[in-house]
Amino acid sequence: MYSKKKVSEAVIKRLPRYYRHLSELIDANIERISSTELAKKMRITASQVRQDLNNFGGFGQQGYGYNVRLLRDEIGNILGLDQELGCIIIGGGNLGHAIANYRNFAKRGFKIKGIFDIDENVVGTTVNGIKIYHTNSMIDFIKENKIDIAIFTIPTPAVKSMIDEVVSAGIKGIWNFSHFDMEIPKNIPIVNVHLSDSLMTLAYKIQENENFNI
Amino acid sequence: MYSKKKVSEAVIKRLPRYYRHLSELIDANIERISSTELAKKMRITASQVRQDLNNFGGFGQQGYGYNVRLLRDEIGNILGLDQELGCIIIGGGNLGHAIANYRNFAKRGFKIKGIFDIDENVVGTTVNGIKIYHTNSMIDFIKENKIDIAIFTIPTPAVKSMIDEVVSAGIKGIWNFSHFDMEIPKNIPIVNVHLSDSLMTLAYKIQENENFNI
DNA sequence: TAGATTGTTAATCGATTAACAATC
DNA sequence: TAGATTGTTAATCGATTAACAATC
Repeated sequence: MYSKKKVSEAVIKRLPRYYRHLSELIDANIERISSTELAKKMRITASQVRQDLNNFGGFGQQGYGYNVRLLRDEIGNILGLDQELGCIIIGGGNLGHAIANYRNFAKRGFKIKGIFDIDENVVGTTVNGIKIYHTNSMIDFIKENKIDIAIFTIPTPAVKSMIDEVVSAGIKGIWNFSHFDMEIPKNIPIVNVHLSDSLMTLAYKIQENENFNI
Repeated sequence: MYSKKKVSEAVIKRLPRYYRHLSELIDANIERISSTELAKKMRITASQVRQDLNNFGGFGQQGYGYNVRLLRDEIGNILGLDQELGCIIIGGGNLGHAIANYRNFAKRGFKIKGIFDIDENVVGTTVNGIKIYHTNSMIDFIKENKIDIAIFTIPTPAVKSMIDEVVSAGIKGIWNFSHFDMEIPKNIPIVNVHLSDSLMTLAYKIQENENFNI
Protein backbone atom coordinates (compact mmCIF):
# COMPACT_ATOMS: atom_id res chain seq x y z
CA MET A 1 0.00 0.00 0.00
CA TYR A 2 2.58 2.55 1.14
CA SER A 3 4.87 1.74 -1.79
CA LYS A 4 2.37 2.72 -4.47
CA LYS A 5 3.01 6.04 -6.04
CA LYS A 6 0.68 8.89 -5.27
CA VAL A 7 -2.41 9.15 -7.41
CA SER A 8 -2.54 12.42 -9.31
CA GLU A 9 -4.92 15.22 -8.36
CA ALA A 10 -6.55 15.02 -11.79
CA VAL A 11 -7.54 11.40 -11.21
CA ILE A 12 -8.80 12.04 -7.67
CA LYS A 13 -11.05 14.81 -8.91
CA ARG A 14 -12.61 12.46 -11.46
CA LEU A 15 -13.39 9.70 -8.96
CA PRO A 16 -16.61 11.27 -7.64
CA ARG A 17 -17.79 11.70 -11.22
CA TYR A 18 -17.27 8.02 -11.89
CA TYR A 19 -19.12 7.29 -8.68
CA ARG A 20 -22.02 9.49 -9.71
CA HIS A 21 -22.33 8.11 -13.22
CA LEU A 22 -22.08 4.51 -12.05
CA SER A 23 -24.78 5.19 -9.46
CA GLU A 24 -27.02 6.45 -12.25
CA LEU A 25 -26.38 3.24 -14.18
CA ILE A 26 -27.33 1.19 -11.13
CA ASP A 27 -30.58 3.15 -10.85
CA ALA A 28 -31.22 2.35 -14.51
CA ASN A 29 -30.67 -1.35 -13.76
CA ILE A 30 -27.65 -1.64 -16.00
CA GLU A 31 -25.43 -4.50 -14.89
CA ARG A 32 -22.31 -4.26 -17.01
CA ILE A 33 -20.59 -1.54 -19.00
CA SER A 34 -17.51 -1.28 -21.19
CA SER A 35 -14.93 1.44 -20.85
CA THR A 36 -16.08 2.74 -24.24
CA GLU A 37 -19.71 3.08 -23.15
CA LEU A 38 -18.85 4.63 -19.79
CA ALA A 39 -16.46 7.05 -21.49
CA LYS A 40 -19.16 8.12 -23.91
CA LYS A 41 -21.59 8.79 -21.08
CA MET A 42 -19.00 10.84 -19.22
CA ARG A 43 -17.68 12.56 -22.32
CA ILE A 44 -14.08 11.43 -21.80
CA THR A 45 -12.00 8.80 -23.65
CA ALA A 46 -12.09 5.06 -23.04
CA SER A 47 -8.32 5.12 -22.56
CA GLN A 48 -8.71 7.55 -19.74
CA VAL A 49 -11.33 5.43 -18.04
CA ARG A 50 -9.03 2.39 -18.14
CA GLN A 51 -5.96 4.34 -17.08
CA ASP A 52 -7.81 5.97 -14.20
CA LEU A 53 -9.23 2.73 -12.87
CA ASN A 54 -5.92 0.92 -13.16
CA ASN A 55 -4.41 3.32 -10.67
CA PHE A 56 -6.28 1.26 -8.11
CA GLY A 57 -6.40 -2.21 -9.61
CA GLY A 58 -8.00 -4.18 -12.39
CA PHE A 59 -11.71 -4.07 -11.78
CA GLY A 60 -12.72 -5.22 -15.24
CA GLN A 61 -12.67 -8.41 -17.19
CA GLN A 62 -11.47 -8.85 -20.75
CA GLY A 63 -14.25 -9.46 -23.22
CA TYR A 64 -16.87 -8.43 -20.66
CA GLY A 65 -16.16 -4.98 -19.35
CA TYR A 66 -16.98 -3.82 -15.83
CA ASN A 67 -19.67 -4.92 -13.43
CA VAL A 68 -21.42 -1.65 -12.64
CA ARG A 69 -22.30 -2.28 -9.02
CA LEU A 70 -18.96 -3.81 -8.18
CA LEU A 71 -17.08 -0.95 -9.76
CA ARG A 72 -19.24 1.67 -8.08
CA ASP A 73 -18.66 0.06 -4.69
CA GLU A 74 -14.92 -0.21 -5.29
CA ILE A 75 -14.74 3.47 -6.12
CA GLY A 76 -16.83 4.19 -3.03
CA ASN A 77 -14.26 2.31 -0.96
CA ILE A 78 -11.38 4.12 -2.63
CA LEU A 79 -13.04 7.43 -1.79
CA GLY A 80 -13.57 6.24 1.77
CA LEU A 81 -17.36 6.44 1.62
CA ASP A 82 -17.66 3.11 3.41
CA GLN A 83 -16.60 4.63 6.71
CA GLU A 84 -18.56 7.31 8.55
CA LEU A 85 -16.89 10.68 8.92
CA GLY A 86 -18.09 12.99 11.69
CA CYS A 87 -18.44 16.62 10.60
CA ILE A 88 -19.12 19.98 12.17
CA ILE A 89 -20.17 23.14 10.38
CA ILE A 90 -18.54 26.34 11.55
CA GLY A 91 -20.92 29.16 10.77
CA GLY A 92 -24.70 28.97 11.13
CA GLY A 93 -25.50 31.27 8.23
CA ASN A 94 -27.29 30.45 5.01
CA LEU A 95 -24.46 28.41 3.60
CA GLY A 96 -24.17 26.44 6.83
CA HIS A 97 -27.92 25.81 6.69
CA ALA A 98 -27.72 24.74 3.06
CA ILE A 99 -25.01 22.20 3.84
CA ALA A 100 -26.80 20.96 6.95
CA ASN A 101 -29.85 20.26 4.81
CA TYR A 102 -28.02 18.39 2.08
CA ARG A 103 -29.50 14.88 2.03
CA ASN A 104 -26.71 13.44 -0.08
CA PHE A 105 -23.98 13.97 2.46
CA ALA A 106 -25.43 11.64 5.10
CA LYS A 107 -26.07 9.04 2.42
CA ARG A 108 -22.36 9.01 1.64
CA GLY A 109 -21.08 8.66 5.16
CA PHE A 110 -20.74 12.31 6.11
CA LYS A 111 -22.52 12.73 9.44
CA ILE A 112 -22.98 16.34 10.51
CA LYS A 113 -22.98 16.33 14.28
CA GLY A 114 -23.10 19.98 15.18
CA ILE A 115 -23.12 23.56 13.96
CA PHE A 116 -21.18 26.34 15.66
CA ASP A 117 -21.87 30.04 15.71
CA ILE A 118 -21.17 33.06 17.89
CA ASP A 119 -24.62 34.59 17.43
CA GLU A 120 -26.56 34.03 20.68
CA ASN A 121 -29.84 34.30 18.74
CA VAL A 122 -29.23 31.11 16.80
CA VAL A 123 -27.36 29.13 19.47
CA GLY A 124 -29.74 26.51 20.83
CA THR A 125 -31.84 26.23 17.69
CA THR A 126 -31.65 23.25 15.36
CA VAL A 127 -31.27 22.81 11.60
CA ASN A 128 -32.43 19.56 10.07
CA GLY A 129 -32.23 18.06 13.56
CA ILE A 130 -28.68 19.32 14.09
CA LYS A 131 -28.11 21.55 17.09
CA ILE A 132 -26.34 24.91 16.89
CA TYR A 133 -23.81 25.41 19.68
CA HIS A 134 -21.74 28.36 20.74
CA THR A 135 -18.30 28.46 19.18
CA ASN A 136 -16.56 28.51 22.53
CA SER A 137 -17.62 24.91 23.16
CA MET A 138 -16.29 23.74 19.82
CA ILE A 139 -12.92 22.34 20.84
CA ASP A 140 -14.40 20.11 23.54
CA PHE A 141 -17.12 19.01 21.16
CA ILE A 142 -14.57 17.93 18.57
CA LYS A 143 -12.66 15.85 21.09
CA GLU A 144 -15.73 14.27 22.66
CA ASN A 145 -17.59 13.42 19.47
CA LYS A 146 -14.88 12.04 17.24
CA ILE A 147 -15.15 14.82 14.67
CA ASP A 148 -13.11 14.25 11.52
CA ILE A 149 -14.03 17.16 9.29
CA ALA A 150 -14.49 20.87 9.99
CA ILE A 151 -16.56 22.74 7.42
CA PHE A 152 -15.81 26.47 7.41
CA THR A 153 -18.70 28.53 6.08
CA ILE A 154 -17.80 31.81 7.77
CA PRO A 155 -16.34 34.24 5.26
CA THR A 156 -14.11 36.15 7.61
CA PRO A 157 -10.37 36.34 8.27
CA ALA A 158 -11.15 35.13 11.81
CA VAL A 159 -11.01 31.70 10.26
CA LYS A 160 -7.22 31.68 10.33
CA SER A 161 -6.87 31.29 14.08
CA MET A 162 -9.73 28.79 14.22
CA ILE A 163 -7.93 26.52 11.82
CA ASP A 164 -5.11 26.09 14.29
CA GLU A 165 -7.63 25.36 17.02
CA VAL A 166 -9.52 22.66 15.19
CA VAL A 167 -6.31 21.09 13.96
CA SER A 168 -4.86 20.86 17.45
CA ALA A 169 -8.18 19.43 18.63
CA GLY A 170 -7.58 16.53 16.26
CA ILE A 171 -9.53 17.29 13.11
CA LYS A 172 -8.47 15.23 10.10
CA GLY A 173 -9.54 17.43 7.22
CA ILE A 174 -10.96 20.84 6.37
CA TRP A 175 -13.58 21.81 3.84
CA ASN A 176 -13.21 25.52 3.35
CA PHE A 177 -15.72 27.97 1.87
CA SER A 178 -14.03 31.06 3.27
CA HIS A 179 -12.72 33.55 0.78
CA PHE A 180 -9.01 33.51 1.24
CA ASP A 181 -6.41 30.87 0.52
CA MET A 182 -5.53 28.96 3.62
CA GLU A 183 -2.10 28.17 4.86
CA ILE A 184 -1.86 24.42 5.03
CA PRO A 185 -1.39 23.46 8.66
CA LYS A 186 0.84 20.47 9.38
CA ASN A 187 -0.30 17.85 6.93
CA ILE A 188 -4.04 18.16 7.27
CA PRO A 189 -5.77 17.98 3.88
CA ILE A 190 -7.84 21.00 2.90
CA VAL A 191 -10.29 21.26 0.04
CA ASN A 192 -11.21 24.81 -0.87
CA VAL A 193 -14.49 25.81 -2.48
CA HIS A 194 -14.14 29.37 -3.63
CA LEU A 195 -17.56 30.25 -4.97
CA SER A 196 -16.51 33.71 -6.13
CA ASP A 197 -13.66 32.23 -8.11
CA SER A 198 -16.00 29.80 -9.77
CA LEU A 199 -18.44 32.53 -10.75
CA MET A 200 -15.61 34.66 -12.11
CA THR A 201 -14.46 31.89 -14.42
CA LEU A 202 -18.01 31.82 -15.77
CA ALA A 203 -17.81 35.56 -16.45
CA TYR A 204 -14.59 34.96 -18.35
CA LYS A 205 -16.11 32.20 -20.43
CA ILE A 206 -19.17 34.27 -21.28
CA GLN A 207 -16.96 37.06 -22.51
CA GLU A 208 -14.73 34.68 -24.46
CA ASN A 209 -17.79 33.07 -25.98
CA GLU A 210 -19.10 36.43 -27.16
CA ASN A 211 -15.78 37.31 -28.76
CA PHE A 212 -15.68 34.07 -30.69
CA ASN A 213 -19.26 34.29 -31.88
CA ILE A 214 -18.98 37.79 -33.30
CA MET B 1 -8.48 39.28 -30.92
CA TYR B 2 -10.15 36.34 -32.68
CA SER B 3 -6.83 35.09 -33.96
CA LYS B 4 -5.29 34.50 -30.53
CA LYS B 5 -5.24 30.93 -29.47
CA LYS B 6 -7.56 29.83 -26.72
CA VAL B 7 -6.31 30.27 -23.17
CA SER B 8 -6.12 26.96 -21.34
CA GLU B 9 -8.59 26.00 -18.64
CA ALA B 10 -5.76 25.75 -16.12
CA VAL B 11 -4.85 29.39 -16.65
CA ILE B 12 -8.46 30.58 -16.52
CA LYS B 13 -8.98 28.88 -13.19
CA ARG B 14 -5.97 30.67 -11.75
CA LEU B 15 -7.09 34.14 -12.82
CA PRO B 16 -9.50 34.70 -9.91
CA ARG B 17 -6.73 33.67 -7.53
CA TYR B 18 -4.43 36.30 -8.98
CA TYR B 19 -7.24 38.79 -8.67
CA ARG B 20 -7.81 37.89 -5.04
CA HIS B 21 -4.16 38.02 -4.04
CA LEU B 22 -3.56 41.28 -5.84
CA SER B 23 -6.61 42.77 -4.11
CA GLU B 24 -5.09 41.78 -0.78
CA LEU B 25 -1.87 43.54 -1.76
CA ILE B 26 -3.82 46.67 -2.62
CA ASP B 27 -5.50 46.55 0.79
CA ALA B 28 -2.04 46.29 2.31
CA ASN B 29 -0.97 49.39 0.35
CA ILE B 30 1.66 47.55 -1.65
CA GLU B 31 2.33 49.33 -4.92
CA ARG B 32 4.61 47.05 -6.87
CA ILE B 33 5.46 43.36 -6.80
CA SER B 34 7.83 41.07 -8.69
CA SER B 35 6.77 37.77 -10.17
CA THR B 36 8.98 36.07 -7.59
CA GLU B 37 7.24 37.72 -4.65
CA LEU B 38 3.76 37.19 -6.03
CA ALA B 39 4.59 33.55 -6.75
CA LYS B 40 5.79 33.04 -3.21
CA LYS B 41 2.58 34.49 -1.79
CA MET B 42 0.49 32.25 -4.03
CA ARG B 43 2.67 29.21 -3.58
CA ILE B 44 3.35 28.73 -7.29
CA THR B 45 6.48 29.40 -9.37
CA ALA B 46 7.60 32.75 -10.73
CA SER B 47 7.80 31.20 -14.19
CA GLN B 48 4.16 30.27 -14.00
CA VAL B 49 3.15 33.78 -12.98
CA ARG B 50 4.99 35.26 -15.96
CA GLN B 51 3.72 32.63 -18.38
CA ASP B 52 0.15 33.04 -17.19
CA LEU B 53 0.16 36.82 -17.48
CA ASN B 54 1.78 36.78 -20.88
CA ASN B 55 -1.21 34.94 -22.27
CA PHE B 56 -2.88 38.33 -22.17
CA GLY B 57 -0.03 40.75 -22.70
CA GLY B 58 3.01 42.20 -21.01
CA PHE B 59 1.76 43.96 -17.91
CA GLY B 60 5.14 44.22 -16.22
CA GLN B 61 8.29 46.20 -16.67
CA GLN B 62 11.84 44.87 -16.65
CA GLY B 63 13.78 45.77 -13.58
CA TYR B 64 10.63 46.93 -11.81
CA GLY B 65 8.05 44.16 -11.71
CA TYR B 66 4.32 44.73 -11.82
CA ASN B 67 2.23 47.62 -10.62
CA VAL B 68 -0.22 45.93 -8.28
CA ARG B 69 -3.29 48.05 -8.92
CA LEU B 70 -2.77 48.14 -12.65
CA LEU B 71 -2.31 44.40 -12.82
CA ARG B 72 -5.33 43.72 -10.63
CA ASP B 73 -7.50 45.92 -12.81
CA GLU B 74 -6.20 44.31 -15.98
CA ILE B 75 -7.07 40.88 -14.66
CA GLY B 76 -10.46 42.22 -13.63
CA ASN B 77 -11.03 43.34 -17.20
CA ILE B 78 -9.86 40.01 -18.57
CA LEU B 79 -12.34 38.27 -16.30
CA GLY B 80 -15.05 40.67 -17.42
CA LEU B 81 -15.65 42.12 -13.97
CA ASP B 82 -15.82 45.61 -15.42
CA GLN B 83 -19.20 44.99 -16.96
CA GLU B 84 -22.35 44.23 -14.98
CA LEU B 85 -23.88 40.79 -15.45
CA GLY B 86 -27.54 40.32 -14.57
CA CYS B 87 -28.25 37.09 -12.70
CA ILE B 88 -31.23 35.10 -11.50
CA ILE B 89 -31.22 32.34 -8.92
CA ILE B 90 -33.39 29.35 -9.69
CA GLY B 91 -34.35 27.78 -6.39
CA GLY B 92 -35.22 29.73 -3.26
CA GLY B 93 -33.83 27.19 -0.80
CA ASN B 94 -30.93 27.62 1.59
CA LEU B 95 -28.31 27.59 -1.09
CA GLY B 96 -30.23 30.17 -3.11
CA HIS B 97 -30.47 32.31 0.03
CA ALA B 98 -26.77 31.92 0.73
CA ILE B 99 -25.88 33.08 -2.75
CA ALA B 100 -28.39 35.95 -2.66
CA ASN B 101 -26.70 37.17 0.52
CA TYR B 102 -23.16 37.02 -0.80
CA ARG B 103 -21.83 40.57 -0.63
CA ASN B 104 -18.86 39.85 -2.86
CA PHE B 105 -20.86 39.06 -5.95
CA ALA B 106 -22.41 42.51 -6.31
CA LYS B 107 -19.00 44.06 -5.71
CA ARG B 108 -17.67 42.20 -8.72
CA GLY B 109 -20.40 43.08 -11.13
CA PHE B 110 -22.80 40.20 -10.57
CA LYS B 111 -26.20 41.74 -9.97
CA ILE B 112 -28.81 39.29 -8.76
CA LYS B 113 -32.14 40.55 -10.02
CA GLY B 114 -34.55 37.86 -9.01
CA ILE B 115 -35.06 34.48 -7.39
CA PHE B 116 -37.45 31.86 -8.75
CA ASP B 117 -39.25 29.08 -6.94
CA ILE B 118 -42.39 27.00 -7.29
CA ASP B 119 -43.25 27.10 -3.58
CA GLU B 120 -46.20 29.49 -3.16
CA ASN B 121 -45.18 30.07 0.45
CA VAL B 122 -41.95 31.80 -0.48
CA VAL B 123 -43.12 33.53 -3.67
CA GLY B 124 -43.54 37.23 -2.92
CA THR B 125 -41.03 37.33 -0.09
CA THR B 126 -37.62 38.96 -0.44
CA VAL B 127 -34.06 37.91 0.34
CA ASN B 128 -31.48 40.63 0.81
CA GLY B 129 -33.85 42.94 -1.04
CA ILE B 130 -34.27 40.52 -3.93
CA LYS B 131 -37.79 39.39 -4.72
CA ILE B 132 -38.78 35.74 -5.08
CA TYR B 133 -41.03 35.14 -8.11
CA HIS B 134 -42.92 32.12 -9.30
CA THR B 135 -41.00 29.99 -11.77
CA ASN B 136 -43.66 30.31 -14.44
CA SER B 137 -42.83 33.98 -14.91
CA MET B 138 -39.14 33.26 -15.34
CA ILE B 139 -38.84 33.28 -19.12
CA ASP B 140 -40.50 36.68 -19.46
CA PHE B 141 -38.36 38.02 -16.64
CA ILE B 142 -35.17 36.93 -18.37
CA LYS B 143 -36.15 38.65 -21.59
CA GLU B 144 -37.36 41.84 -19.93
CA ASN B 145 -34.50 42.30 -17.50
CA LYS B 146 -31.46 41.53 -19.61
CA ILE B 147 -30.48 38.49 -17.56
CA ASP B 148 -27.11 37.02 -18.47
CA ILE B 149 -26.58 34.25 -15.94
CA ALA B 150 -28.91 31.59 -14.54
CA ILE B 151 -27.82 30.10 -11.23
CA PHE B 152 -29.32 26.65 -10.65
CA THR B 153 -29.57 25.76 -6.98
CA ILE B 154 -32.37 23.21 -7.26
CA PRO B 155 -30.97 19.70 -6.88
CA THR B 156 -33.53 17.91 -9.03
CA PRO B 157 -33.54 16.33 -12.46
CA ALA B 158 -36.25 18.86 -13.40
CA VAL B 159 -33.33 21.13 -14.13
CA LYS B 160 -32.74 19.49 -17.47
CA SER B 161 -35.81 20.91 -19.18
CA MET B 162 -35.32 24.28 -17.54
CA ILE B 163 -31.88 24.59 -19.08
CA ASP B 164 -33.39 24.52 -22.53
CA GLU B 165 -35.90 27.15 -21.49
CA VAL B 166 -33.41 29.64 -20.09
CA VAL B 167 -31.11 29.12 -23.03
CA SER B 168 -33.81 29.82 -25.55
CA ALA B 169 -34.78 32.88 -23.52
CA GLY B 170 -31.32 34.25 -24.20
CA ILE B 171 -29.22 33.43 -21.15
CA LYS B 172 -25.47 33.69 -21.76
CA GLY B 173 -24.08 31.39 -19.09
CA ILE B 174 -25.10 28.86 -16.44
CA TRP B 175 -23.75 28.37 -12.95
CA ASN B 176 -24.88 24.95 -11.87
CA PHE B 177 -25.09 23.53 -8.36
CA SER B 178 -27.41 20.66 -9.29
CA HIS B 179 -26.07 17.18 -8.78
CA PHE B 180 -25.81 15.74 -12.22
CA ASP B 181 -23.56 16.55 -15.14
CA MET B 182 -25.31 18.78 -17.60
CA GLU B 183 -25.48 18.35 -21.30
CA ILE B 184 -23.92 21.42 -22.82
CA PRO B 185 -26.63 23.23 -24.78
CA LYS B 186 -25.56 24.95 -27.97
CA ASN B 187 -22.45 26.84 -27.00
CA ILE B 188 -23.51 28.34 -23.72
CA PRO B 189 -20.75 28.13 -21.11
CA ILE B 190 -21.56 26.20 -17.95
CA VAL B 191 -19.58 26.12 -14.75
CA ASN B 192 -20.51 23.26 -12.45
CA VAL B 193 -20.09 23.35 -8.69
CA HIS B 194 -20.59 19.83 -7.43
CA LEU B 195 -20.39 20.17 -3.68
CA SER B 196 -20.71 16.45 -3.07
CA ASP B 197 -17.81 15.77 -5.40
CA SER B 198 -15.69 18.27 -3.58
CA LEU B 199 -16.45 16.73 -0.19
CA MET B 200 -15.70 13.26 -1.53
CA THR B 201 -12.24 14.29 -2.68
CA LEU B 202 -11.64 15.48 0.88
CA ALA B 203 -12.66 12.05 2.18
CA TYR B 204 -10.17 10.48 -0.20
CA LYS B 205 -7.37 12.77 0.93
CA ILE B 206 -8.07 12.12 4.59
CA GLN B 207 -7.84 8.40 3.98
CA GLU B 208 -4.69 8.76 1.90
CA ASN B 209 -3.15 10.95 4.56
CA GLU B 210 -3.82 8.33 7.23
CA ASN B 211 -2.25 5.60 5.13
CA PHE B 212 0.92 7.61 4.62
CA ASN B 213 1.26 8.59 8.26
CA ILE B 214 1.00 5.07 9.63
C1' DT C 1 25.76 52.56 -15.96
C1' DA C 2 24.82 48.36 -13.10
C1' DG C 3 21.22 45.72 -11.15
C1' DA C 4 16.89 43.85 -11.36
C1' DT C 5 13.35 41.64 -13.44
C1' DT C 6 10.60 40.92 -17.27
C1' DG C 7 9.07 38.45 -21.68
C1' DT C 8 9.96 34.52 -24.19
C1' DT C 9 12.24 30.46 -25.95
C1' DA C 10 13.80 25.89 -24.75
C1' DA C 11 13.76 21.79 -21.65
C1' DT C 12 11.27 18.96 -18.63
C1' DC C 13 7.68 16.84 -16.68
C1' DG C 14 3.19 14.80 -16.34
C1' DA C 15 -1.23 13.70 -18.15
C1' DT C 16 -3.90 12.10 -21.98
C1' DT C 17 -4.50 9.31 -25.97
C1' DA C 18 -3.37 5.49 -29.02
C1' DA C 19 -2.11 0.87 -29.83
C1' DC C 20 -1.98 -3.83 -29.04
C1' DA C 21 -0.87 -8.17 -26.76
C1' DA C 22 -3.11 -10.73 -23.07
C1' DT C 23 -7.14 -13.04 -21.78
C1' DC C 24 -11.92 -13.71 -20.55
C1' DT D 1 -13.01 -21.27 -30.56
C1' DA D 2 -13.88 -16.40 -32.13
C1' DG D 3 -15.05 -11.95 -30.56
C1' DA D 4 -14.81 -8.54 -27.32
C1' DT D 5 -12.61 -5.80 -24.24
C1' DT D 6 -9.41 -5.23 -20.78
C1' DG D 7 -4.68 -3.97 -18.75
C1' DT D 8 -0.61 -1.91 -19.97
C1' DT D 9 3.11 -0.12 -22.73
C1' DA D 10 4.35 3.40 -26.04
C1' DA D 11 3.42 7.87 -28.39
C1' DT D 12 1.59 12.33 -28.17
C1' DC D 13 0.19 16.34 -26.38
C1' DG D 14 0.04 20.13 -23.22
C1' DA D 15 1.36 22.39 -19.08
C1' DT D 16 4.96 23.62 -15.97
C1' DT D 17 9.61 24.90 -15.01
C1' DA D 18 14.18 26.58 -16.25
C1' DA D 19 17.15 29.61 -18.60
C1' DC D 20 18.55 33.74 -20.54
C1' DA D 21 18.65 37.62 -23.72
C1' DA D 22 16.14 41.98 -23.81
C1' DT D 23 15.33 46.10 -21.45
C1' DC D 24 13.72 49.19 -17.91
